[in-house]
Amino acid sequence: MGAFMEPRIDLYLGDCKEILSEILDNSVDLIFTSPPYADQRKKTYGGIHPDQYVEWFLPISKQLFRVLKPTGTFVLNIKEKVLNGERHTYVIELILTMKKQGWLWTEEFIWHKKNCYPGKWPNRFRDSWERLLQFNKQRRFNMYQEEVMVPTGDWARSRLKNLSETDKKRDESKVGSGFGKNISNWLTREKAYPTNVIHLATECNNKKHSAAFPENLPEWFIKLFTKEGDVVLDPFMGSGTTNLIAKRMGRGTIGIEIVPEYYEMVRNQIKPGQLVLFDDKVKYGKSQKTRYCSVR
Amino acid sequence: MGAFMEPRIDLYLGDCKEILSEILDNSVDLIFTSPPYADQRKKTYGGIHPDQYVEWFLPISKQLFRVLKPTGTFVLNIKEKVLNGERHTYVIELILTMKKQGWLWTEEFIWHKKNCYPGKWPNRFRDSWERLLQFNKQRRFNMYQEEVMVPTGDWARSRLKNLSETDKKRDESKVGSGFGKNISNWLTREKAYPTNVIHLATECNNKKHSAAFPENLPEWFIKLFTKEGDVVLDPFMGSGTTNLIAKRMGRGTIGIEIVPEYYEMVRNQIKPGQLVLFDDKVKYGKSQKTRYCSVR
DNA sequence: GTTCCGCATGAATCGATAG
DNA sequence: ACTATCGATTCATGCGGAA
Repeated sequence: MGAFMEPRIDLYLGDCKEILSEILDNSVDLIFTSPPYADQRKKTYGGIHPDQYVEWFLPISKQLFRVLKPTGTFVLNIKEKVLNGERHTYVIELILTMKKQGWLWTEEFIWHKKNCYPGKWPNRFRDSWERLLQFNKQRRFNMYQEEVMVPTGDWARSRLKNLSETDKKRDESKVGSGFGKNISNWLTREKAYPTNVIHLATECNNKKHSAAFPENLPEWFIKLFTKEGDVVLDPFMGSGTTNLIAKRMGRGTIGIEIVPEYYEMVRNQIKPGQLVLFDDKVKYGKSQKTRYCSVR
Repeated sequence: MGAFMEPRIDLYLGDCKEILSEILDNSVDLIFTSPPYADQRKKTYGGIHPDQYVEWFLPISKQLFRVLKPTGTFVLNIKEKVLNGERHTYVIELILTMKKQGWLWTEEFIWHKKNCYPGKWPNRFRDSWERLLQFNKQRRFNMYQEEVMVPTGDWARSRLKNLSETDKKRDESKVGSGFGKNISNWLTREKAYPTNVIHLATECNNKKHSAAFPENLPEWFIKLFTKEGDVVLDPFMGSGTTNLIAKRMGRGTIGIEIVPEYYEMVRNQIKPGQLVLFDDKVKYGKSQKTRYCSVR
């Protein structure tokens, strides 16, 4: 054992509203999460009615405010659903209410989903975007803009866009066969800062679990708002995309998941050999057991 | 004079809050406008402070509600500015307040500006999108979706050759309760409906006006929400892009502009030969003169 | 080994029908 | 009247097997 320490990996099974209280003040650099949308995922999460969504989320965002470092960032992936022919207002109400909690609403990124859900209706088109709301505790926060710069020139951009993720990986694994090197050449040549619109397709192929977002999405924000060794929290872990990416990128990560099956799945997937399973512990007079996994 | 009548073109010089009261109830099919952004364009509009924006806009939106036909649509192009490192909340507050006026918030389109304003800041990227808020008076409104269809993506080529078993099965559920020939319709389809993300570059032809949008933007919404002979209103006419496009597309149009230079510019540009200049008339006990142009 | 092509499936929404 | 359920509608993408 040297002086170098692997970043922490802490996975919790339970309701994040309660689990979060176990996490220290000012200990997280980035919160990236996609909470269950209103009335969605009823089978697994029970479904929150749009009219009660703000009330439901507020105690959680309060805890998130506490655990986030002053220089940290909270990125919330969310989109309001249609109810009675109208966009519901719970998301914009949430913004207003979170501001009263002390959050600064720094920015709103747009995630443009190129392959959105199909369908046709007489009064609206397909919904192909979601909000990525950026909140902070302070006006000054950590941001590493150079890490997400993109190649300039349409030829490079379209070229990269046409390569599927799989193709990129394949080509990078091939030694000296061109693509890997070429890509890095493009990157070093002329780079531009991105904008607040992110174009990504949803990965609808994972059969085992429906990942809420593609890997590129958390990866982009982890690059932008953290450096190696920083800690990334996802209080609605789900299939663990955020945590797996964070680990791969040398960041520490904390994940909380209420559904045992998802929790177990991520636990098995995330460096199984190094996991240390702590004893179950009963929480503060509540009957719910908290299972807790940690890697150091 | 034959039975055919040219669509009306009515241009007003003055404050739209007052001018609007001259326009009849339920007489407009589409309102498309880009009001002066808060605290922006101070030179031309005097600048409304973000904190007073909602209060300033509300009497106007009330009038707009009155003049809009029940089947009509109001599209509001707007984006909140950054104040003290935060996105200001006047836009989302405006949505909530307009709902109390009776407006339905049907949809939020995203206008992705491909070539957005350059610049670099330590805490944010370039802003490359704006909101296009769709409001209606009723759940049922006129929408001509076929007018804005786009060519299908390349994926269709392979798809056309052979329909997957799953898609056949999905369609058969429909076949069971109705007619099955829709499958063949689907196969020959060459166009698809768009989504609620609109990609347009910000090419501003009218450089004299400070915040003109590209012609494609009003054109798209005029196609979508009106047919020939319908009436399009822009209460913040500016350089008159919306009105010029509406006229070109065979729609009637009403424009209101408070800055005389802009008003004159549009007046000279819009079929100057046919313009009839009415006498100046003093409005309802107010000292402000209203100049009014009309073509029939 | 590379390209091509079949295939499953998405944070959906509306209107009609049923309780 | 008001809510719950169900069928119908539709497009782009990555994966995996085939050529």
